[in-house]
Amino acid sequence: MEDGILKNISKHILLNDEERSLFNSLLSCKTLPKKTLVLQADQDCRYLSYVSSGALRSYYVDREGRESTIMFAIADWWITDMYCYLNRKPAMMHIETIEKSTIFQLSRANFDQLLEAVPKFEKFFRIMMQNAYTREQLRVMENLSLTAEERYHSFVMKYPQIVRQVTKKQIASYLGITPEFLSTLKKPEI
Amino acid sequence: MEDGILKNISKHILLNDEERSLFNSLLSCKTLPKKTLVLQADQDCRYLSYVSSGALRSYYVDREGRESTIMFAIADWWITDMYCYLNRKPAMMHIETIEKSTIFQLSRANFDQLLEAVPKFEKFFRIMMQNAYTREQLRVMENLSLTAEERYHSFVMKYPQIVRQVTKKQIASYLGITPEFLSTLKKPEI
DNA sequence: ACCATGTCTTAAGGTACCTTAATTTTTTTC
DNA sequence: GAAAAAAATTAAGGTACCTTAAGACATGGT
Repeated sequence: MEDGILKNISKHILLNDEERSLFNSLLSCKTLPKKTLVLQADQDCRYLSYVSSGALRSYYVDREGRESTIMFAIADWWITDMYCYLNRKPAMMHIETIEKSTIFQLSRANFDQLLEAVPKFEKFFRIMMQNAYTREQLRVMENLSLTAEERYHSFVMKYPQIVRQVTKKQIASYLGITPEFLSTLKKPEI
Repeated sequence: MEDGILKNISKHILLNDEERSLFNSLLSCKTLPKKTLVLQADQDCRYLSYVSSGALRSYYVDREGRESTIMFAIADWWITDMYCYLNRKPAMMHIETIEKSTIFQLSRANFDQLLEAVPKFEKFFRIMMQNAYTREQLRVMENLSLTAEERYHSFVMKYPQIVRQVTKKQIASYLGITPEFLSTLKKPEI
C-alpha cells in the first residue's frame, strides 16, 4: 500500500508495524476520474478521505444555486464534511474530484475503532484538528480585514500548488467573489 | 476550586481524583475587571483561558486600525490566540474582558505537561479542536453565502446569550459590517 | 480534426454595504 | 446624580463588488 499517508502520520506520532498494518487494514483505496462526486449534500457523510494524488474540493450550494468553495485538498491533505462526518448529520457540502485522483478513505466506524485500538491516534487527530482550526480562523480573519485583491494575493502566496491545479473560477468561489471580478484584479507574480 | 471546568471536561473524558487534582494544580485563576487586556498583539501568547464567569473577546486590528472580532467567549468557553499559543509565535490578536470576568489559565508548559502525564487529555483537546474547527468552517460558509442581515439573524439564533452580554458594535465587527449598517437592518425577535 | 462545453476576459449598469457626520440614547465615572 | 464618554441611530453621498451579456480562448469527447 502507498505509504505517503503513513509518512504524513509519522510526522506526529510513532507507530510500530502492528499499528501500521491495523491502520492500513482500516483504509480503502479508490482511484476516481475527474469531476466525480465523492459526497453529495443531504447524503450521510461516511468517509474521511486522504488525498494521495490529484485534487478535490468541497463546496456549499445555497438556495439560489451559488457555489462557495469551502476547501481544496491536494496531495497529502485530508478532506470531508467534518461536522457531518463526526455528528452523523446529512452532509451540507458536496465533495468532488477536480482531476483524476487517488484517495484513501476511513469510514466513521473505522475511525472510532482506530481511536479505541490505538489511542496515539487521538494525538494525531488532535494536531490535525488544531491545524484545521487555526487555518480556518486565519481565513475568517482575512475575510474580515482584507479586500478581495489582498485575499487573492494571500491565497496565491500560501497555496501556489493549488493555484496550478484549480481554475480561477474555483478560486473566486473560495475567496467569496465572482470570477468576473477576480478577472479585473491585478495579478500578483507567482 | 471552581468545578464548572471539570464538569465541562467530564462530558468527554473520565478522570480519577488524582488526575483531577493534577489538572487543578496546573491552572491559575484570575478575576479581572471590565476592559482588561489579557493578551496584546505581538506579545507571546502564553495562556489558554477557560472562562468561568463574565465575557471576553479576541480581535484583530489591521493596519488602518479597524477591529475584527475573531471570537467571543462567555461562561464555559475556552479562548486564546490558538495559532500563536501552539506555535510560540507573537500574538496576532488582542484579547480583552468585556465585563468583569473570572478565568482559569493553562500555560503552554503546563499544557504540554498535562498531555504527557494524562494522555486522556489528547482526546479532550481533540474534541475541543474538532468543535472549534467545525464552528469556524460553518462561519466561513455563512460569510461566503449569506447577506449581512442573514448572518446577523443566524448569530442571534445561535448565540442568544452572547447577544445579551456584548454591544452591537462588537457583534458588527464579528459579522464584518459597520455598526451603522447593522443599525439599519430589521431586527429579528429574540 | 472538429464540435461542444466550459473558462476567462471586458464592459456597462446596479446594489449592498461603507464613510462621514450629526443627534439621541445609554453607560460609566467621580 | 451630574458630567463625560461610549453606543446606537439616522441620513447623505461614495465605492467595492455584483449582474448580465457578449466575445475570445481553452479543453475534452467522438
